[in-house]
Amino acid sequence: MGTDNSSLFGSLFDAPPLKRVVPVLVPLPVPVPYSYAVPEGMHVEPGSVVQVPVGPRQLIGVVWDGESQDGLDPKKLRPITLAFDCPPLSKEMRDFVDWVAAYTLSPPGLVARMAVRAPAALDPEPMVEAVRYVGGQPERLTPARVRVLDIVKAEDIPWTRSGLAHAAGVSMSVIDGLTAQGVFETVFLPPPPVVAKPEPDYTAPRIEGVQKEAAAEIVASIREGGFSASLIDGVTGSGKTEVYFEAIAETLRRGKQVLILLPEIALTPAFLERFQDRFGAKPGEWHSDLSPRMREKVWRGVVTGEVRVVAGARSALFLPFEELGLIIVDEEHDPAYKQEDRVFYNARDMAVVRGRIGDFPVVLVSATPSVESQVNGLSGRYNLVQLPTRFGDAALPDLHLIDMRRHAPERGGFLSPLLLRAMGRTLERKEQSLLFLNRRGYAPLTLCRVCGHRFQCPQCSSWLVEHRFKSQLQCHQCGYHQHTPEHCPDCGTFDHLVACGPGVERIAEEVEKHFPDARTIVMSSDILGGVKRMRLELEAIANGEADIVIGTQLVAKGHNFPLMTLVGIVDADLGLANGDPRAAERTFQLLSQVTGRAGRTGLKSHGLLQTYQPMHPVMQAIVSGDASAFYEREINEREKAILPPFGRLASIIISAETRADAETHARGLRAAAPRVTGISVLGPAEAPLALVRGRHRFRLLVHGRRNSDMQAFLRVMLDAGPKQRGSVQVQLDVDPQSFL
DNA sequence: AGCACGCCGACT
DNA sequence: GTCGGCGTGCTC
Repeated sequence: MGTDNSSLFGSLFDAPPLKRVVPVLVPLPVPVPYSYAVPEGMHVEPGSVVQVPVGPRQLIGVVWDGESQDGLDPKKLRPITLAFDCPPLSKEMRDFVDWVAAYTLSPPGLVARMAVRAPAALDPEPMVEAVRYVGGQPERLTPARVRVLDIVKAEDIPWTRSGLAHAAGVSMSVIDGLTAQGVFETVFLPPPPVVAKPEPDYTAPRIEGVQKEAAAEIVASIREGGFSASLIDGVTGSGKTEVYFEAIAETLRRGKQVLILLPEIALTPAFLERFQDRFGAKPGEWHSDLSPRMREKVWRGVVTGEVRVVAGARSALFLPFEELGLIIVDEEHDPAYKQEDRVFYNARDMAVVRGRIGDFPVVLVSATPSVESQVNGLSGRYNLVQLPTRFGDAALPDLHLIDMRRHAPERGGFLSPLLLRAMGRTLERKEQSLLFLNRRGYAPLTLCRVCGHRFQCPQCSSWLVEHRFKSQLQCHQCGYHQHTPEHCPDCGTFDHLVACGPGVERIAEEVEKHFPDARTIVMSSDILGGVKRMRLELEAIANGEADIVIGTQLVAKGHNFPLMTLVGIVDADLGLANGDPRAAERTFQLLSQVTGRAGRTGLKSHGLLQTYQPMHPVMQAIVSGDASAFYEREINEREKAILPPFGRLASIIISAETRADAETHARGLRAAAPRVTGISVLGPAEAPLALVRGRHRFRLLVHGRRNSDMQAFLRVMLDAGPKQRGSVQVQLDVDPQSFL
């Protein structure tokens, strides 16, 4: 008896069961799992989702593999609070989390958290209460009761109370009354599926010729089984979607789940309907403005395997599928695949990794592949599938450059006479024009005509953009804004401000001057009324309720406007000289997308690009429709100096008071990492970034010959000391070849 | 990531 | 005299 006795004999004879200790990844920025005691009677295994105490809080964690940390007193470990009733994360998923954490230098717990982000979904959905007819008659038959009984006799299935009441046209109390009489029994049904199961052969594929061959090629790689990476490179309207739908169909036939990744902006009702037309049901959706309830249902459906296909934005990559068998990355070049906070990753590349680890195919899709993917396609690392022609009646628009040095706009204007004439003809044909200018507001720079004062953001020193509709000067970097002043703050002169350069609002003004009777609409992200209004406007445009649309990026993606037969690019050179090493690539992608908005219904369509650099490779690639020379040049450029081989590049954000400080910092980092081949600094003027507490944020581009050199460099930087760690953020931006 | 602790400026 | 700013440190 007593403690003496048990300590004397306990270890030899009647030892209390050894407290089991397991490692648990907690959602904290710590490098290792924490250790927890498993309470008696609780079952956990690697992958189990649990709730654990951390300090004063209860957090959701995941039981991990390996030994728990040593050097901790097992008796002092706190117990796991509870284990959720949901399937554990698979070994594949755990390996994926570990891989991503190691590759992106992120705390594994923060990566794991992305996989279990629907806390309320961790317990099963409650059963649904229903009634079932057991026979017999109630004591008194009323007309309402007769109607109910007719229905259940005709269809002897369990009915939900509200469903039956609705079908019979009676109130719920009628049903409850019959239940009380013993005519119905109460049964519990599993909750209804969140989405119906898509059927691979719901309708026949609408593909022919080249599309058919391409589909056959990808389907073959799926049948073969195992990992493969393919790149579908197909011009806008070439039937890329139909081709990868066949890959999805084949995966569904083989009983595996499918993930379709899309940039958030491309995840439209139109896309979901297109999927439904082919497969008879919508895919599960996963994006940032999903309701919490829906998020839980989809998450649950994904882990249990009930949801067979998910269409989602980048975060969907971390959903713990029960048996994932295919990932499609549509618009693979889109920068929205990069997450640039907390865990820095590119979902496109991590998708390839997930396929590699899970041993299933990954298909990247784009009309304008990223240079990295293009290299992987050309080198054979990825299976390159090209769709060079448009499908069906969709003709490529006829594209021409307008050399602005020869066809200058009239004084004070920005639209060339050639473009204005084309717009006039389009109006006469009662077709639509789109003018694209990737700049919000009225004018990007305002100055005082008398003293030359330039309006600059007091917080981050970039130019203030005039927004005339709102009478504001806005900083597009940090969000600072002020009412447009009437006096110059420097010399006090009244009404002497002059706007420099165009924004969409100013173009709208010019258009209204030339075409006062046309219905003109400006589409930009600062449209009042939010997403809902935006959707309505886009729909109205598609229905032909506008003649001239003037828009930023926003109109470039996703939406189809059947009557749009003229696309004018106001300043095709914009963005070419902003210091971003990917400027040419981005411009090419954006211009391709915008010009691709036209000509999708067989109407003859045109694209006119205003440029001061008609010989620039981007312009030549766009008008010739042949991008191969452009890609070749971009690849060479990266090989040479700017971004040594294909994105073995780290982009790091640091904050400093002046550019000189940032450059000194960069030199220090360079000295600490001799194997890194170059560090360049992009400051607010070239690649504007937000300002943090009186300090400007700069982006360091660090290039290395080998991925491992980059990793070593970043480790050095992270270990540089707590003073730096606070102000230095790391983003890895590396190409997928090192995955394979 | 949160949350506490701890040390110096402007105020009810 | 305090209230409160955010730098630093800790969580099994």
